[in-house]
Amino acid sequence: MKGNYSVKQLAKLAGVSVRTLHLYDKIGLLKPSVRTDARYRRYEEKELLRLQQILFYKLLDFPLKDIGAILDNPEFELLKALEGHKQLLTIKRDHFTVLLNTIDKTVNHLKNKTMSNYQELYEGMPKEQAEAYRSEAIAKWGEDVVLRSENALLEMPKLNLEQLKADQKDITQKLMSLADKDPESNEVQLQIARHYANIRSFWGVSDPTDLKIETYKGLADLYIADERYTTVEGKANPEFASFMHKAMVHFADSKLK
Amino acid sequence: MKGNYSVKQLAKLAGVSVRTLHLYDKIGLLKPSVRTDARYRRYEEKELLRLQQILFYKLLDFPLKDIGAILDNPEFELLKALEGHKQLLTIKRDHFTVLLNTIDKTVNHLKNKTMSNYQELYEGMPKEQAEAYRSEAIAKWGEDVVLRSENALLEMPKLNLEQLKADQKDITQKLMSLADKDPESNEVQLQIARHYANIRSFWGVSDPTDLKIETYKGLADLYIADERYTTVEGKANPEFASFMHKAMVHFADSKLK
DNA sequence: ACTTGACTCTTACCTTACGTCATACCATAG
DNA sequence: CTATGGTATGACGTAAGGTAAGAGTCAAGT
Repeated sequence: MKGNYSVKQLAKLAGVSVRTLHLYDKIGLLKPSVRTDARYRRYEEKELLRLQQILFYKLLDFPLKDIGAILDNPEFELLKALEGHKQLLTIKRDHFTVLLNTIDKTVNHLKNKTMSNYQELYEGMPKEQAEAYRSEAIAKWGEDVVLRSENALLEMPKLNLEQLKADQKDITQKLMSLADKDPESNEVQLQIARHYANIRSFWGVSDPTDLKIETYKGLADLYIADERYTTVEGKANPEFASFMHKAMVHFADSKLK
Repeated sequence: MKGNYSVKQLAKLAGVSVRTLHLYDKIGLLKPSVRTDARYRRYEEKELLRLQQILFYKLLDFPLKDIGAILDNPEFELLKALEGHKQLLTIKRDHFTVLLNTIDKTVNHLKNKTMSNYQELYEGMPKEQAEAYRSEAIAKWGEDVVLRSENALLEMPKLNLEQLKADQKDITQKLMSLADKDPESNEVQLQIARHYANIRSFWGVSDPTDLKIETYKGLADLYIADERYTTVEGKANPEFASFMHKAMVHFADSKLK
């Protein structure tokens, strides 16, 4: 006889556990060709082949019972079994596809979780101050404008909003480090361009009614009129306010001409 | 409190079994809000909501343990869990796709299964007779011709071969039912045309070296010379042999002119 | 011959997420 | 008061092995 394998050898050859072979023996799916005097299992070539068949059908997710039936029966059942099993697998696969979509949606929903209240939007700001800020903004730009901006921000994916805030902080810091330079110099104007883009994002991302450059220029006045815009870490900075104003006006003018 | 459901009510509402609720209670996944004096479980609105959450994650194929962990923890773990689970599902789905392809291949392989021996090709015929038949055929047409035909048949998809055999039987029966008609009549010639096509298929399906009409005409002689060709269900039928001969010759001549 | 380590045997309990009894208690309508 | 039906608890079964326990076996080194 060709090949004479112990349980372990056969197991390693076929990539299964010894326990599995024990089980297959017990349920009659794969019996050793002989037993030694000490009841050790001995397998030969044909058992290896059968085991490979078994593993093939196991790959196809057949229950062991069916595998036994298939292997011990002529092929007629097999074709039907395969067709039936194909349908099952198709259903399962489609199910997975649905699940994946569901997960994607869920993840997006979580990531894009829109904030549920204005506190979160004005976070870090005391509540009364946030209210005052809102009122003032409405008085300045009109209620519709403020509401549009707020809604845009509220509908913005949370992660994006965090990114925007981080950008804003970074831009402000860079600009402050350039406060001794010419406001019209290229390096300052570069940061101002980022600032404009950032503000524009805050304004309402994909809205065709873009932030007009004139509006941005008008915003520059606020940097002088309202120290809140140039308050960094608690202390007002009038020189920086003046610097920002000049830089922003120059930027707007260069775009307008 | 809103809603006060018994096990059965809650079960029906959520579409699970009572046993499931018992289980969830025991493993601490979903405990009733209260127990009556008789230890009856009583659920309220928040349990219903939690149960719906549970079912959602169950849809996503999470084990109950994980679901408990997810529901009892803040969302941070959730995103990671979802991402991880998504990968698992993707792998599983791809696995199914591979399996489906494998099954398709297997089915095709089985359908196209080439027969492994000549016994199967000459099945139904006693072994010695099949041998004699082969020898005679080789003597008559040459070994190369017989081997070519045999190989063509052996490589033919098994189901096609069955179809061919069925066709052959059908054609023969129809021709026998027409044996009292004029061999050159249209209805007979129609069946003879089918017969020719069938023989040609036997000859070698997609081979450009087609069965020549002269060869088919030569085959007609066999219907007289060899009663095997017109033996139906054990009894020879010389009249039918003559009929076939005339019909085949006429068919071939009409093609040749 | 003896020990050691690797291998093997059988038996049996554990796993998941319930389904399916079995037994006994509880509630309520007629 | 009883019939009916909901409920509770406990136990067993499922698929395909994993893991462990306790004991026997084999081959090699000493």
